Amino acid sequence: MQHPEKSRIEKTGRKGGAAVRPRSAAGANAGASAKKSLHQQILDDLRSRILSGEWPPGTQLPFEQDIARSYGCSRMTVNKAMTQLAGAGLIERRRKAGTFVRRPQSHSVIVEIVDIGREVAALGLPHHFEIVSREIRGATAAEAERLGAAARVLSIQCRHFAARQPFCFEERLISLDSVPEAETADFEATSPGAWLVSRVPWSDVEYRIRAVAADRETAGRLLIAEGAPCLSIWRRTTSEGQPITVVCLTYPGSDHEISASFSSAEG
Amino acid sequence: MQHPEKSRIEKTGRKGGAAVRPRSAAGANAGASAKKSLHQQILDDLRSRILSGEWPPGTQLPFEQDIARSYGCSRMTVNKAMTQLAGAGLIERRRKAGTFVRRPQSHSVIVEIVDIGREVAALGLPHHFEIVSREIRGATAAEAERLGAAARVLSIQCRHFAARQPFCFEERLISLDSVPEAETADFEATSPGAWLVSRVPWSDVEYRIRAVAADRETAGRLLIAEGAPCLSIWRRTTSEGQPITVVCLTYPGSDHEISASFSSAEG
DNA sequence: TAGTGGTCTAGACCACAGC
DNA sequence: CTGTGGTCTAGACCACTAA
Repeated sequence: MQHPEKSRIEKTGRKGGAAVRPRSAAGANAGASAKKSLHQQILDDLRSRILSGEWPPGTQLPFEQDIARSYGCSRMTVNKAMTQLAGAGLIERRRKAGTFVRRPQSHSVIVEIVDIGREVAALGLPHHFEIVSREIRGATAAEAERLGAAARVLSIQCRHFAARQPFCFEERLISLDSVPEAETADFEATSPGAWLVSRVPWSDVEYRIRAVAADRETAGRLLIAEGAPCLSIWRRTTSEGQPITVVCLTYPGSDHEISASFSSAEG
Repeated sequence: MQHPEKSRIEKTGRKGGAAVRPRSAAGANAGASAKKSLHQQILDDLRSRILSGEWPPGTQLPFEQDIARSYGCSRMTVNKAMTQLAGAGLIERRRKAGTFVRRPQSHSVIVEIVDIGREVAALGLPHHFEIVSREIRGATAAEAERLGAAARVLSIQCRHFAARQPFCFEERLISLDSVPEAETADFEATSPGAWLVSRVPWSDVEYRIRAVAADRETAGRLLIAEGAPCLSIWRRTTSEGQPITVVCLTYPGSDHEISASFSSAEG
Protein backbone atom coordinates (compact mmCIF):
# COMPACT_ATOMS: atom_id res chain seq x y z
CA MET A 1 0.00 0.00 0.00
CA GLN A 2 2.97 2.23 -0.15
CA HIS A 3 2.75 3.15 -3.79
CA PRO A 4 -0.65 4.12 -5.08
CA GLU A 5 -0.75 2.88 -8.62
CA LYS A 6 -1.11 5.59 -11.12
CA SER A 7 1.56 5.16 -13.66
CA ARG A 8 4.15 3.73 -11.39
CA ILE A 9 6.81 1.53 -12.87
CA GLU A 10 7.27 -1.78 -11.18
CA LYS A 11 10.68 -2.81 -10.22
CA THR A 12 12.61 -4.57 -12.88
CA GLY A 13 12.92 -8.18 -11.97
CA ARG A 14 15.91 -9.61 -10.13
CA LYS A 15 15.08 -9.40 -6.52
CA GLY A 16 16.32 -12.49 -4.82
CA GLY A 17 19.58 -12.95 -6.62
CA ALA A 18 21.69 -10.49 -4.73
CA ALA A 19 24.55 -11.21 -7.13
CA VAL A 20 27.62 -9.33 -6.04
CA ARG A 21 28.57 -7.79 -9.38
CA PRO A 22 25.97 -8.54 -12.03
CA ARG A 23 27.16 -5.54 -14.05
CA SER A 24 24.49 -5.06 -16.70
CA ALA A 25 21.83 -6.96 -14.90
CA ALA A 26 18.32 -5.80 -15.66
CA GLY A 27 19.28 -2.73 -17.57
CA ALA A 28 17.08 -3.66 -20.54
CA ASN A 29 19.82 -2.37 -22.78
CA ALA A 30 21.25 -5.62 -23.98
CA GLY A 31 23.86 -4.60 -26.48
CA ALA A 32 25.56 -2.02 -24.34
CA SER A 33 29.00 -0.93 -25.27
CA ALA A 34 30.30 -2.45 -22.05
CA LYS A 35 32.72 0.44 -21.85
CA LYS A 36 30.64 2.85 -19.84
CA SER A 37 30.64 3.21 -16.13
CA LEU A 38 27.70 1.80 -14.28
CA HIS A 39 26.20 5.11 -13.21
CA GLN A 40 26.48 6.32 -16.81
CA GLN A 41 24.73 3.18 -17.98
CA ILE A 42 21.94 3.72 -15.50
CA LEU A 43 21.66 7.35 -16.56
CA ASP A 44 21.40 6.37 -20.21
CA ASP A 45 18.78 3.74 -19.48
CA LEU A 46 16.59 6.11 -17.52
CA ARG A 47 16.99 8.92 -20.03
CA SER A 48 16.15 6.63 -22.92
CA ARG A 49 12.93 5.58 -21.24
CA ILE A 50 11.97 9.21 -20.72
CA LEU A 51 12.94 10.46 -24.16
CA SER A 52 11.29 7.59 -25.97
CA GLY A 53 7.98 8.35 -24.33
CA GLU A 54 7.89 5.07 -22.46
CA TRP A 55 7.79 7.16 -19.31
CA PRO A 56 5.72 10.24 -20.17
CA PRO A 57 5.74 13.36 -17.96
CA GLY A 58 4.29 12.73 -14.54
CA THR A 59 5.40 9.12 -14.40
CA GLN A 60 6.88 8.13 -11.11
CA LEU A 61 10.27 6.50 -11.36
CA PRO A 62 11.24 3.58 -9.18
CA PHE A 63 12.85 4.44 -5.88
CA GLU A 64 16.59 4.56 -5.63
CA GLN A 65 16.59 1.49 -3.48
CA ASP A 66 14.68 -0.53 -6.04
CA ILE A 67 16.76 0.61 -8.97
CA ALA A 68 19.89 -0.18 -7.02
CA ARG A 69 18.58 -3.66 -6.34
CA SER A 70 17.63 -4.20 -9.97
CA TYR A 71 21.13 -3.29 -11.09
CA GLY A 72 22.74 -5.05 -8.21
CA CYS A 73 24.61 -1.96 -7.15
CA SER A 74 24.60 0.42 -4.23
CA ARG A 75 22.22 3.31 -3.82
CA MET A 76 25.03 5.84 -4.24
CA THR A 77 25.58 4.70 -7.80
CA VAL A 78 21.93 5.15 -8.66
CA ASN A 79 21.89 8.47 -6.85
CA LYS A 80 24.74 9.73 -8.98
CA ALA A 81 22.77 9.03 -12.16
CA MET A 82 19.51 10.45 -10.90
CA THR A 83 21.13 13.57 -9.48
CA GLN A 84 22.54 14.23 -12.92
CA LEU A 85 19.14 13.70 -14.56
CA ALA A 86 17.58 16.08 -12.07
CA GLY A 87 20.26 18.66 -12.83
CA ALA A 88 19.47 18.34 -16.52
CA GLY A 89 15.83 19.03 -15.74
CA LEU A 90 14.47 15.72 -16.97
CA ILE A 91 13.17 14.60 -13.62
CA GLU A 92 11.97 16.19 -10.43
CA ARG A 93 12.77 14.74 -7.06
CA ARG A 94 10.77 15.27 -3.91
CA ARG A 95 11.57 13.82 -0.55
CA LYS A 96 9.15 11.28 0.69
CA ALA A 97 7.13 11.51 -2.51
CA GLY A 98 9.62 10.10 -4.96
CA THR A 99 11.01 10.94 -8.39
CA PHE A 100 8.87 12.00 -11.35
CA VAL A 101 9.36 12.75 -15.02
CA ARG A 102 9.11 16.49 -15.53
CA ARG A 103 7.26 18.34 -18.22
CA PRO A 104 9.73 20.28 -20.31
CA GLN A 105 9.26 23.94 -19.56
CA SER A 106 11.40 25.27 -22.34
CA HIS A 107 14.15 24.35 -24.67
CA SER A 108 17.49 25.16 -23.20
CA VAL A 109 19.69 25.52 -26.19
CA ILE A 110 23.41 25.54 -25.79
CA VAL A 111 25.00 27.98 -28.16
CA GLU A 112 28.74 27.97 -28.52
CA ILE A 113 30.12 31.34 -29.39
CA VAL A 114 33.80 31.44 -30.07
CA ASP A 115 36.32 34.12 -30.79
CA ILE A 116 35.73 35.79 -34.14
CA GLY A 117 39.12 34.76 -35.41
CA ARG A 118 38.38 31.15 -34.65
CA GLU A 119 34.89 31.54 -36.02
CA VAL A 120 36.29 32.66 -39.34
CA ALA A 121 38.97 30.00 -39.27
CA ALA A 122 36.29 27.38 -38.74
CA LEU A 123 34.84 28.44 -42.06
CA GLY A 124 38.18 27.78 -43.66
CA LEU A 125 38.78 31.43 -44.45
CA PRO A 126 41.70 33.67 -43.61
CA HIS A 127 40.95 36.24 -40.95
CA HIS A 128 42.29 39.70 -40.33
CA PHE A 129 41.02 42.79 -38.60
CA GLU A 130 41.65 46.49 -38.38
CA ILE A 131 41.16 48.97 -35.58
CA VAL A 132 38.85 51.69 -36.86
CA SER A 133 38.95 53.92 -33.83
CA ARG A 134 40.33 53.90 -30.35
CA GLU A 135 39.54 56.39 -27.64
CA ILE A 136 39.83 56.72 -23.90
CA ARG A 137 37.18 58.79 -22.27
CA GLY A 138 34.76 59.02 -19.45
CA ALA A 139 31.72 56.84 -19.68
CA THR A 140 28.49 58.51 -20.65
CA ALA A 141 25.52 58.08 -18.39
CA ALA A 142 23.98 55.41 -20.60
CA GLU A 143 27.25 53.55 -20.86
CA ALA A 144 27.91 53.73 -17.16
CA GLU A 145 24.52 52.24 -16.55
CA ARG A 146 25.17 49.26 -18.78
CA LEU A 147 28.81 48.79 -18.01
CA GLY A 148 28.38 49.19 -14.30
CA ALA A 149 30.02 52.03 -12.43
CA ALA A 150 33.01 52.36 -14.71
CA ALA A 151 34.33 55.90 -14.66
CA ARG A 152 36.76 55.62 -17.55
CA VAL A 153 36.34 53.39 -20.55
CA LEU A 154 38.33 52.40 -23.58
CA SER A 155 36.14 52.64 -26.64
CA ILE A 156 37.24 50.59 -29.62
CA GLN A 157 35.76 50.05 -33.03
CA CYS A 158 37.09 47.21 -35.06
CA ARG A 159 36.40 45.57 -38.41
CA HIS A 160 36.87 41.87 -38.97
CA PHE A 161 37.42 40.38 -42.39
CA ALA A 162 37.06 36.88 -43.73
CA ALA A 163 38.83 36.30 -47.02
CA ARG A 164 39.21 40.09 -47.37
CA GLN A 165 35.46 40.57 -47.17
CA PRO A 166 33.94 42.46 -44.23
CA PHE A 167 32.70 39.84 -41.83
CA CYS A 168 31.73 41.65 -38.68
CA PHE A 169 31.83 45.10 -37.13
CA GLU A 170 32.75 45.27 -33.48
CA GLU A 171 32.00 48.15 -31.12
CA ARG A 172 33.47 47.59 -27.73
CA LEU A 173 33.74 49.35 -24.41
CA ILE A 174 36.29 48.13 -21.91
CA SER A 175 36.10 49.23 -18.30
CA LEU A 176 39.48 50.66 -17.41
CA ASP A 177 38.57 50.38 -13.76
CA SER A 178 38.50 46.62 -14.09
CA VAL A 179 41.16 46.16 -16.75
CA PRO A 180 43.59 49.09 -16.50
CA GLU A 181 46.15 47.28 -18.65
CA ALA A 182 43.87 47.74 -21.62
CA GLU A 183 44.85 51.41 -21.74
CA THR A 184 48.30 50.59 -22.99
CA ALA A 185 47.60 47.26 -24.64
CA ASP A 186 48.61 46.76 -28.25
CA PHE A 187 45.68 45.58 -30.31
CA GLU A 188 47.54 45.41 -33.59
CA ALA A 189 48.38 41.73 -33.43
CA THR A 190 45.74 40.49 -31.03
CA SER A 191 42.14 41.55 -31.38
CA PRO A 192 40.55 43.18 -28.34
CA GLY A 193 38.30 40.19 -27.82
CA ALA A 194 41.11 37.67 -27.88
CA TRP A 195 43.23 39.91 -25.68
CA LEU A 196 40.50 40.17 -23.09
CA VAL A 197 39.94 36.43 -23.06
CA SER A 198 43.60 35.87 -22.35
CA ARG A 199 43.57 38.59 -19.71
CA VAL A 200 40.30 37.66 -18.00
CA PRO A 201 39.86 34.04 -18.98
CA TRP A 202 36.72 33.27 -17.00
CA SER A 203 33.68 35.41 -16.84
CA ASP A 204 29.93 35.63 -16.81
CA VAL A 205 28.25 36.69 -19.99
CA GLU A 206 24.88 38.11 -20.92
CA TYR A 207 23.67 38.10 -24.51
CA ARG A 208 21.03 39.79 -26.58
CA ILE A 209 20.51 38.74 -30.16
CA ARG A 210 18.43 40.84 -32.55
CA ALA A 211 17.88 41.52 -36.20
CA VAL A 212 18.48 45.14 -37.12
CA ALA A 213 18.60 47.21 -40.27
CA ALA A 214 22.00 48.51 -41.26
CA ASP A 215 22.21 52.26 -40.82
CA ARG A 216 24.27 54.31 -43.21
CA GLU A 217 27.48 53.99 -41.21
CA THR A 218 27.15 50.25 -40.67
CA ALA A 219 26.31 49.73 -44.32
CA GLY A 220 29.49 51.48 -45.32
CA ARG A 221 31.56 49.52 -42.88
CA LEU A 222 30.25 46.14 -43.97
CA LEU A 223 29.89 47.03 -47.65
CA ILE A 224 26.21 46.24 -47.71
CA ALA A 225 23.14 48.22 -48.65
CA GLU A 226 21.67 50.64 -46.19
CA GLY A 227 18.70 49.02 -44.49
CA ALA A 228 19.96 45.52 -45.16
CA PRO A 229 19.23 43.07 -42.34
CA CYS A 230 22.04 42.42 -39.89
CA LEU A 231 22.39 40.08 -36.99
CA SER A 232 23.24 42.11 -33.91
CA ILE A 233 24.81 40.38 -30.95
CA TRP A 234 25.09 42.45 -27.82
CA ARG A 235 27.17 41.01 -25.04
CA ARG A 236 28.08 42.15 -21.57
CA THR A 237 30.86 40.44 -19.73
CA THR A 238 31.43 40.53 -16.00
CA SER A 239 33.81 38.69 -13.76
CA GLU A 240 32.97 38.12 -10.15
CA GLY A 241 30.44 40.92 -10.37
CA GLN A 242 32.89 43.41 -11.85
CA PRO A 243 31.95 44.74 -15.30
CA ILE A 244 34.63 43.99 -17.85
CA THR A 245 33.39 44.86 -21.30
CA VAL A 246 30.32 45.52 -23.38
CA VAL A 247 30.50 44.67 -27.05
CA CYS A 248 28.10 44.90 -29.95
CA LEU A 249 28.86 42.70 -32.95
CA THR A 250 27.07 43.34 -36.23
CA TYR A 251 27.10 40.67 -38.92
CA PRO A 252 25.61 40.92 -42.38
CA GLY A 253 22.46 38.91 -41.96
CA SER A 254 22.63 37.08 -45.22
CA ASP A 255 25.98 35.55 -44.47
CA HIS A 256 25.95 34.79 -40.81
CA GLU A 257 23.88 32.42 -38.78
CA ILE A 258 24.01 31.08 -35.30
CA SER A 259 23.54 27.39 -35.11
CA ALA A 260 22.88 25.43 -32.00
CA SER A 261 21.82 22.02 -30.95
CA PHE A 262 20.15 20.69 -27.94
CA SER A 263 19.95 17.32 -26.33
CA SER A 264 17.41 17.00 -23.61
CA ALA A 265 20.01 15.80 -21.19
CA GLU A 266 23.57 16.53 -22.02
CA GLY A 267 25.00 13.52 -23.70
CA MET B 1 12.80 -5.63 7.19
CA GLN B 2 16.38 -5.36 6.34
CA HIS B 3 17.89 -3.37 9.13
CA PRO B 4 18.06 -5.77 12.01
CA GLU B 5 20.66 -3.68 13.72
CA LYS B 6 19.73 -0.07 13.70
CA SER B 7 20.77 0.93 17.13
CA ARG B 8 24.18 -0.51 16.66
CA ILE B 9 26.24 2.34 15.42
CA GLU B 10 29.14 0.45 14.01
CA LYS B 11 31.22 2.31 11.58
CA THR B 12 30.54 5.88 10.82
CA GLY B 13 32.70 8.14 12.84
CA ARG B 14 32.86 8.50 16.57
CA LYS B 15 35.35 5.79 16.95
CA GLY B 16 38.24 7.31 18.76
CA GLY B 17 36.70 10.70 19.22
CA ALA B 18 39.04 12.02 16.59
CA ALA B 19 37.38 14.86 14.78
CA VAL B 20 34.00 13.43 14.03
CA ARG B 21 32.60 16.35 12.04
CA PRO B 22 35.21 19.05 11.66
CA ARG B 23 33.06 20.74 9.00
CA SER B 24 34.88 23.86 7.97
CA ALA B 25 38.30 22.90 9.10
CA ALA B 26 41.01 24.50 7.06
CA GLY B 27 38.76 25.56 4.24
CA ALA B 28 39.86 29.16 4.56
CA ASN B 29 36.24 30.20 4.34
CA ALA B 30 35.49 30.78 7.95
CA GLY B 31 32.09 32.42 7.91
CA ALA B 32 30.33 30.04 5.60
CA SER B 33 26.61 30.34 5.14
CA ALA B 34 26.27 26.96 6.83
CA LYS B 35 23.35 26.22 4.53
CA LYS B 36 25.11 24.62 1.61
CA SER B 37 26.22 21.05 1.38
CA LEU B 38 29.87 20.43 1.79
CA HIS B 39 30.57 19.36 -1.78
CA GLN B 40 28.74 22.47 -2.99
CA GLN B 41 30.85 24.60 -0.67
CA ILE B 42 34.00 23.01 -2.01
CA LEU B 43 32.79 23.51 -5.58
CA ASP B 44 32.11 27.19 -4.91
CA ASP B 45 35.47 27.69 -3.29
CA LEU B 46 37.36 26.14 -6.17
CA ARG B 47 35.30 27.95 -8.80
CA SER B 48 35.76 31.26 -7.08
CA ARG B 49 39.53 30.80 -7.11
CA ILE B 50 39.41 30.05 -10.83
CA LEU B 51 37.00 32.80 -11.82
CA SER B 52 38.75 35.44 -9.77
CA GLY B 53 42.00 34.77 -11.55
CA GLU B 54 43.74 33.56 -8.42
CA TRP B 55 44.26 30.29 -10.28
CA PRO B 56 44.84 31.27 -13.91
CA PRO B 57 44.62 28.71 -16.72
CA GLY B 58 47.26 26.04 -16.43
CA THR B 59 47.41 26.16 -12.67
CA GLN B 60 47.54 22.78 -11.07
CA LEU B 61 44.94 22.23 -8.40
CA PRO B 62 45.73 20.36 -5.21
CA PHE B 63 45.16 16.63 -5.29
CA GLU B 64 41.85 15.25 -4.14
CA GLN B 65 43.53 13.70 -1.14
CA ASP B 66 44.98 17.02 -0.04
CA ILE B 67 41.77 18.97 -0.53
CA ALA B 68 39.89 16.31 1.38
CA ARG B 69 42.34 16.63 4.23
CA SER B 70 42.11 20.40 4.27
CA TYR B 71 38.33 20.26 4.52
CA GLY B 72 38.39 17.32 6.87
CA CYS B 73 36.18 15.25 4.62
CA SER B 74 36.45 12.12 2.53
CA ARG B 75 37.84 12.02 -0.96
CA MET B 76 34.42 11.16 -2.41
CA THR B 77 33.07 14.52 -1.35
CA VAL B 78 35.90 16.36 -3.03
CA ASN B 79 35.54 14.14 -6.07
CA LYS B 80 31.90 15.09 -6.42
CA ALA B 81 32.77 18.77 -6.57
CA MET B 82 35.68 18.34 -8.95
CA THR B 83 33.77 16.03 -11.26
CA GLN B 84 31.14 18.72 -11.57
CA LEU B 85 33.78 21.37 -12.30
CA ALA B 86 35.28 19.12 -14.95
CA GLY B 87 31.88 18.62 -16.52
CA ALA B 88 31.41 22.36 -16.65
CA GLY B 89 34.69 22.64 -18.49
CA LEU B 90 36.49 24.73 -15.91
CA ILE B 91 39.13 22.16 -15.14
CA GLU B 92 40.82 19.29 -16.87
CA ARG B 93 41.68 16.10 -15.08
CA ARG B 94 44.38 13.66 -16.05
CA ARG B 95 45.24 10.49 -14.24
CA LYS B 96 48.57 10.49 -12.55
CA ALA B 97 49.25 14.06 -13.66
CA GLY B 98 46.59 15.84 -11.65
CA THR B 99 43.95 18.50 -12.15
CA PHE B 100 44.51 21.76 -14.03
CA VAL B 101 42.58 24.94 -14.78
CA ARG B 102 41.51 24.89 -18.42
CA ARG B 103 41.65 27.67 -20.92
CA PRO B 104 38.13 28.57 -22.00
CA GLN B 105 37.65 27.46 -25.57
CA SER B 106 34.37 29.17 -26.17
CA HIS B 107 31.37 30.60 -24.49
CA SER B 108 28.63 28.05 -24.15
CA VAL B 109 25.54 30.14 -23.84
CA ILE B 110 22.36 28.60 -22.62
CA VAL B 111 19.41 30.04 -24.47
CA GLU B 112 15.97 29.28 -23.18
CA ILE B 113 13.38 29.22 -25.89
CA VAL B 114 9.85 28.74 -24.71
CA ASP B 115 6.52 28.27 -26.37
CA ILE B 116 5.36 31.36 -28.22
CA GLY B 117 2.25 31.68 -26.10
CA ARG B 118 4.31 31.69 -22.94
CA GLU B 119 6.82 33.98 -24.57
CA VAL B 120 4.12 36.53 -25.20
CA ALA B 121 2.62 36.01 -21.79
CA ALA B 122 6.02 36.70 -20.25
CA LEU B 123 5.85 40.12 -21.86
CA GLY B 124 2.56 40.69 -20.11
CA LEU B 125 0.60 40.75 -23.34
CA PRO B 126 -2.44 38.76 -24.41
CA HIS B 127 -1.69 36.11 -27.01
CA HIS B 128 -3.80 34.64 -29.74
CA PHE B 129 -3.10 32.97 -33.05
CA GLU B 130 -4.75 32.05 -36.29
CA ILE B 131 -4.15 29.20 -38.71
CA VAL B 132 -3.41 30.75 -42.07
CA SER B 133 -3.20 27.55 -44.04
CA ARG B 134 -3.27 23.85 -43.44
CA GLU B 135 -2.46 21.20 -45.97
CA ILE B 136 -1.58 17.54 -46.07
CA ARG B 137 0.63 16.51 -48.91
CA GLY B 138 3.64 14.54 -49.89
CA ALA B 139 6.97 15.99 -48.92
CA THR B 140 8.99 17.63 -51.64
CA ALA B 141 12.50 16.47 -52.23
CA ALA B 142 13.99 19.40 -50.33
CA GLU B 143 11.61 18.93 -47.45
CA ALA B 144 12.18 15.21 -47.27
CA GLU B 145 15.88 15.87 -47.05
CA ARG B 146 15.53 18.22 -44.11
CA LEU B 147 12.71 16.45 -42.36
CA GLY B 148 14.18 13.03 -42.79
CA ALA B 149 12.44 10.36 -44.79
CA ALA B 150 8.91 11.56 -44.13
CA ALA B 151 6.62 10.63 -46.98
CA ARG B 152 3.59 12.64 -45.95
CA VAL B 153 3.68 15.89 -44.09
CA LEU B 154 1.23 18.29 -42.55
CA SER B 155 2.08 21.81 -43.63
CA ILE B 156 0.78 24.57 -41.41
CA GLN B 157 1.13 28.30 -41.52
CA CYS B 158 0.19 30.21 -38.45
CA ARG B 159 0.21 33.81 -37.27
CA HIS B 160 0.78 34.70 -33.64
CA PHE B 161 -0.38 37.96 -32.15
CA ALA B 162 0.61 39.84 -29.03
CA ALA B 163 -1.89 42.47 -27.98
CA ARG B 164 -3.53 42.16 -31.41
CA GLN B 165 -0.30 43.06 -33.16
CA PRO B 166 1.43 40.46 -35.34
CA PHE B 167 4.17 38.95 -33.27
CA CYS B 168 5.51 36.02 -35.22
CA PHE B 169 4.83 34.05 -38.37
CA GLU B 170 5.19 30.32 -38.11
CA GLU B 171 5.71 27.91 -41.01
CA ARG B 172 5.71 24.34 -39.86
CA LEU B 173 6.01 20.89 -41.32
CA ILE B 174 4.99 17.92 -39.22
CA SER B 175 6.00 14.44 -40.22
CA LEU B 176 2.83 12.37 -40.35
CA ASP B 177 4.94 9.25 -40.30
CA SER B 178 6.12 10.12 -36.81
CA VAL B 179 3.01 11.88 -35.53
CA PRO B 180 0.01 10.50 -37.42
CA GLU B 181 -2.41 11.99 -34.87
CA ALA B 182 -1.51 15.42 -36.20
CA GLU B 183 -3.61 14.73 -39.28
CA THR B 184 -6.83 14.98 -37.33
CA ALA B 185 -5.67 17.23 -34.53
CA ASP B 186 -7.62 20.38 -33.81
CA PHE B 187 -5.32 23.37 -33.78
CA GLU B 188 -8.00 25.91 -33.05
CA ALA B 189 -7.53 26.00 -29.32
CA THR B 190 -3.97 24.71 -29.03
CA SER B 191 -1.26 26.01 -31.28
CA PRO B 192 0.66 23.39 -33.26
CA GLY B 193 3.80 24.02 -31.23
CA ALA B 194 2.10 23.57 -27.90
CA TRP B 195 0.22 20.54 -29.18
CA LEU B 196 3.44 18.89 -30.30
CA VAL B 197 5.16 19.56 -27.00
CA SER B 198 2.35 17.85 -25.16
CA ARG B 199 2.39 15.01 -27.64
CA VAL B 200 6.15 14.50 -27.87
CA PRO B 201 7.40 16.07 -24.69
CA TRP B 202 11.09 15.28 -25.03
CA SER B 203 13.12 15.73 -28.11
CA ASP B 204 16.38 16.79 -29.64
CA VAL B 205 16.44 20.17 -31.29
CA GLU B 206 18.65 21.86 -33.83
CA TYR B 207 18.52 25.60 -34.33
CA ARG B 208 19.63 28.15 -36.86
CA ILE B 209 19.24 31.82 -36.11
CA ARG B 210 19.63 34.41 -38.86
CA ALA B 211 18.68 37.92 -39.78
CA VAL B 212 16.69 38.12 -43.01
CA ALA B 213 14.88 40.76 -44.99
CA ALA B 214 11.13 40.46 -45.09
CA ASP B 215 9.90 39.45 -48.52
CA ARG B 216 6.62 40.77 -49.81
CA GLU B 217 4.54 37.96 -48.32
CA THR B 218 6.18 38.09 -44.93
CA ALA B 219 5.88 41.84 -44.83
CA GLY B 220 2.16 41.57 -45.41
CA ARG B 221 1.76 38.92 -42.77
CA LEU B 222 3.63 40.83 -40.09
CA LEU B 223 2.42 44.28 -41.17
CA ILE B 224 5.92 45.57 -41.68
CA ALA B 225 7.72 47.10 -44.60
CA GLU B 226 9.10 44.89 -47.32
CA GLY B 227 12.80 44.43 -46.75
CA ALA B 228 12.58 45.17 -43.05
CA PRO B 229 14.93 43.07 -40.93
CA CYS B 230 13.46 40.00 -39.30
CA LEU B 231 14.85 37.47 -36.92
CA SER B 232 14.50 34.04 -38.44
CA ILE B 233 14.63 31.01 -36.21
CA TRP B 234 14.76 27.69 -37.97
CA ARG B 235 14.32 24.65 -35.83
CA ARG B 236 14.31 20.94 -36.50
CA THR B 237 13.00 18.59 -33.88
CA THR B 238 13.72 14.91 -33.66
CA SER B 239 12.96 12.32 -31.05
CA GLU B 240 15.10 9.27 -30.73
CA GLY B 241 16.33 9.84 -34.25
CA GLN B 242 12.86 10.16 -35.75
CA PRO B 243 12.11 13.50 -37.39
CA ILE B 244 9.13 15.20 -35.82
CA THR B 245 8.83 18.70 -37.16
CA VAL B 246 10.63 21.49 -38.91
CA VAL B 247 9.53 25.01 -38.15
CA CYS B 248 10.60 28.43 -39.28
CA LEU B 249 9.64 31.34 -37.04
CA THR B 250 9.92 34.87 -38.35
CA TYR B 251 9.85 37.78 -35.90
CA PRO B 252 9.91 41.48 -36.73
CA GLY B 253 13.49 42.33 -35.92
CA SER B 254 12.85 45.58 -34.22
CA ASP B 255 10.60 44.05 -31.62
CA HIS B 256 12.07 40.72 -30.82
CA GLU B 257 15.31 39.73 -29.23
CA ILE B 258 16.77 36.60 -27.84
CA SER B 259 18.43 37.03 -24.52
CA ALA B 260 20.69 34.57 -22.86
CA SER B 261 23.03 34.40 -19.97
CA PHE B 262 26.03 32.33 -19.23
CA SER B 263 27.76 31.36 -16.07
CA SER B 264 31.08 29.70 -16.49
CA ALA B 265 30.00 26.81 -14.35
CA GLU B 266 26.37 26.37 -13.85
CA GLY B 267 25.50 27.91 -10.55
C1' DT C 1 5.32 9.46 11.85
C1' DA C 2 7.39 7.01 8.38
C1' DG C 3 9.71 6.93 4.09
C1' DT C 4 11.96 9.31 0.59
C1' DG C 5 15.94 11.66 -1.27
C1' DG C 6 20.50 14.30 0.20
C1' DT C 7 24.62 13.77 1.89
C1' DC C 8 28.70 11.72 3.67
C1' DT C 9 32.14 8.08 5.04
C1' DA C 10 36.32 5.15 5.12
C1' DG C 11 37.70 2.36 2.88
C1' DA C 12 38.60 -0.51 -1.83
C1' DC C 13 40.03 -1.87 -6.52
C1' DC C 14 41.11 -0.54 -11.11
C1' DA C 15 42.93 1.84 -15.31
C1' DC C 16 45.96 4.63 -17.01
C1' DA C 17 49.56 7.84 -17.76
C1' DG C 18 53.95 9.84 -15.99
C1' DC C 19 58.15 8.77 -14.04
C1' DC D 1 56.64 1.08 -11.29
C1' DT D 2 53.97 4.60 -8.84
C1' DG D 3 50.50 7.75 -8.00
C1' DT D 4 46.53 9.94 -9.71
C1' DG D 5 41.75 10.12 -10.79
C1' DG D 6 37.42 6.98 -11.72
C1' DT D 7 34.47 4.26 -9.74
C1' DC D 8 32.01 1.70 -6.36
C1' DT D 9 30.48 -0.01 -1.69
C1' DA D 10 27.63 -0.85 2.45
C1' DG D 11 26.45 1.29 5.34
C1' DA D 12 24.87 5.85 8.24
C1' DC D 13 22.54 10.10 9.62
C1' DC D 14 19.78 13.94 8.40
C1' DA D 15 16.04 16.92 6.37
C1' DC D 16 12.08 17.28 4.58
C1' DT D 17 7.44 16.15 3.64
C1' DA D 18 3.47 13.55 2.48
C1' DA D 19 0.32 10.81 4.82
